Amino acid sequence: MPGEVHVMRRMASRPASLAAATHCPPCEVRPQALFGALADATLSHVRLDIASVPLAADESLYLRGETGPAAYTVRSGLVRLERVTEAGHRRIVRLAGRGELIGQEALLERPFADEAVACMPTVLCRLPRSAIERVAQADPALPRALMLRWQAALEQAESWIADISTGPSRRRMLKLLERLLPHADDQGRVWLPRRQEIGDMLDITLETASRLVSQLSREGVLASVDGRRATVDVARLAQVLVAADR
Amino acid sequence: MPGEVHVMRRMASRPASLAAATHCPPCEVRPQALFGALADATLSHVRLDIASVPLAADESLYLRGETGPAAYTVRSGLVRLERVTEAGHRRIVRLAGRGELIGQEALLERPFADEAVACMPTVLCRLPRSAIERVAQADPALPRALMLRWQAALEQAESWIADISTGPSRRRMLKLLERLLPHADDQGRVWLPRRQEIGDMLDITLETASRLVSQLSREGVLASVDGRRATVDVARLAQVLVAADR
DNA sequence: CGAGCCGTTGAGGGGATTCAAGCTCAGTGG
DNA sequence: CCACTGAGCTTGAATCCCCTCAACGGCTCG
Repeated sequence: MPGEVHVMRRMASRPASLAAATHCPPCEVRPQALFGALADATLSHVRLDIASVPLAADESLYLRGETGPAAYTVRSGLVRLERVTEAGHRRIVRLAGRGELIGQEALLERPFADEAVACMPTVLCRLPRSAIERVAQADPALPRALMLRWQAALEQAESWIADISTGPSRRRMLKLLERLLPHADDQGRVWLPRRQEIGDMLDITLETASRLVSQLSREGVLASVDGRRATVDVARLAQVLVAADR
Repeated sequence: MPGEVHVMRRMASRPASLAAATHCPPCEVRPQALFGALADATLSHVRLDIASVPLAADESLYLRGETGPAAYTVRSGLVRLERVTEAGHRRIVRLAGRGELIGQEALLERPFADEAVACMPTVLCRLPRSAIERVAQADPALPRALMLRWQAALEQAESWIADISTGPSRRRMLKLLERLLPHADDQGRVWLPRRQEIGDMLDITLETASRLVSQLSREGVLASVDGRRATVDVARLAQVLVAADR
């Protein structure tokens, strides 16, 4: 089994250093975020103590098993949700990017199911349970918005099984690239995980991950691989994907 | 990649043949089911058109991509949630047993994310969206109950990744047995899937699944394997699990 | 500049797949 | 009645993909 967890990781000194509490309306991700569907009027007359939480790369937001008083929306960056097996192997079970909600179990007063770690410098909005409840009282549309988030998370987890965890390693890698595409930066460059992280997502060893990245670079699917950034030839990706999937 | 889908499966002529509509209170699974937490008083004065849906083994309840007007609670039996890859390989992503809620996406008017198929003769309660909405109006505790279901499904999907889809095939098989244990019948016998189904759950071939079952029988982890029923030596299972997990 | 992390590549071994044969059992029809 | 069939399961042999172990280079940082 691949993926010994051997990285000693800096932890967020919880409560993480918060930027000044802000109101929601000026937020750049509001349209996609939890409160995006709600009327401005609702939000403006509800007192919200929503804080901005910055996270360094590889910094942990919360641990599996902890209970916390807040859920989070990813404002920028990328978060991985992972757990560790009894044998000490890490497995990444989901990724959450801009606009996605994580740690929703806190709203039910249940312990976090996974550890949440920033893949890169990341900023989140902290949504305390109390704030959510207050908004829910003011606007009955919130429960539905929350359920839609839950369903989205469920669908992502299930497709992680069918895409990322199924078939030969090459297919899994290609499916992972497909999934990283939407999180590309403004120059269209996707974030390439460390080889070890790729391994923890695909359940392969870091050596196999490295060989796959090299091979895909040679084939031109990946271009200008510099460190953790790369451009993906989307057409070629689709092409080799159907070939690998047969 | 394992698991060609080659079984021509009988489909439920939808709408499936329904037993007479019943009220919830006398239901044997109500305590664990969606309406279990709600007051009897609430349920008795809300008109519910909840129907009992029987399903034969390998009969499909709904297909991926379909939209439907109802979610379902498993009253007895076992349901598998599966999808098929572009290459035509099946992958089972979740199991739902007695008391569990499936097809919740219908409550949001979203298409079903997976196909739901009965593993054995199964009975479900059909919960139309309209009924859920009426109950929600009468009892404000329902949204929370629903969210708890969503969270449970999400946690099951994520642990399916970490348990069933991670590590060597032997470990996956043992984890699968662990997960079948709670669904054992009244004589403590677990349902053993077909070898092909095991393959579709663990992403291995049916031959490998067969070898694993044979090996575990020889080792005494599985006993009295007759057809699709077997007893599991729980102590020995735990024992070989820690051994395999190292 | 040495230490540690990250990535790459090679060689060898092992676990899972592939291909194949043969078995049991239920259903079917001559 | 019994061959005939097809589905499901098992087992063997050969192949291949991925893991393991190992060595090495680039890079950052103390």
